[in-house]
Amino acid sequence: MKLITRDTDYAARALIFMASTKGETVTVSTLVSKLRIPRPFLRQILQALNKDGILKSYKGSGGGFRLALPPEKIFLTDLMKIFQGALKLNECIFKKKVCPNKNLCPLRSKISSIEENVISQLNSITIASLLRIR
Amino acid sequence: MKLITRDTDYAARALIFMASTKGETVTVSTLVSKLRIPRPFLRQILQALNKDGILKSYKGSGGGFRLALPPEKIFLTDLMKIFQGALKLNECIFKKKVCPNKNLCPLRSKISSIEENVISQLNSITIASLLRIR
DNA sequence: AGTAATGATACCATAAGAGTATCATTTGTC
DNA sequence: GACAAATGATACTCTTATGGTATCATTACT
Repeated sequence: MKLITRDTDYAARALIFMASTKGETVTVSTLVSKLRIPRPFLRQILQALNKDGILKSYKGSGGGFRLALPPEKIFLTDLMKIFQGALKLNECIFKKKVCPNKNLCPLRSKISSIEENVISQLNSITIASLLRIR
Repeated sequence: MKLITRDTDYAARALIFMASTKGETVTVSTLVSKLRIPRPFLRQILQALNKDGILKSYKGSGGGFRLALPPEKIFLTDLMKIFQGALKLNECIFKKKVCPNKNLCPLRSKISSIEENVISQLNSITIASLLRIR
């Protein structure tokens, strides 16, 4: 029952760190030593964030990564979308066929309401908000 | 991001059905034909519910399964515990070692609060409550 | 030219999820 | 007692997702 996966988690930590250094360019090496995240995995993650426009990357000597957005505009749900896809707690189990147990599925409505709740709570989390708590 | 797994789901459906027939003994065959759940999988599930005291089983010809508890006393979270283990949305990623990023983990407190919320909503769901909606 | 960085990709290992298959045991019925 | 109808126990399989590793290509500063 994993709400956030490792890559989302690592992404969040990296972004929190980068937000805390106020816009400086940071290399993977720095992040690895500060955050103790496996280097090749972290690289993949940062590249994905770059592709998605959350980070800007600079190649070559002296290069690295930098936030492309202010921390208030980076939502945890953005990261979750990138690494985990759209947030759905449970899809109906019979997708294609119309669920043959529809009238036995009051579960669905309950789950949906929980889901909405979780989403609305998640939507209040930004990198900036995580930084403040720190 | 699965809140409930297939076995929990199937278990709930089976129990809802059994609750609706008011205490009659029901065979796997009946459940299979009514609920369209793969037979061997359903058998495993019912056996687990039996072991856990949620169902009573009767072997031999004329046997089957029957609720061991009133539907108001069977909680969705009971099923989740059986099939999915204790409800935790996210464990801290570094379990043994004390998390070396503790001060970078404001995420945890947010997640915990979401988790509590989900649990309290789930705790209100019983087989009886699901039956009523139907 | 050399070196320090990221970009793109392909690969791999483990575990969990979702079942399947089979043999053993119990119990009612003829 | 034999047979059939049920569950009990258990071992196996298939697929996908997770959490990585490894490598070669490219860019850019000095």
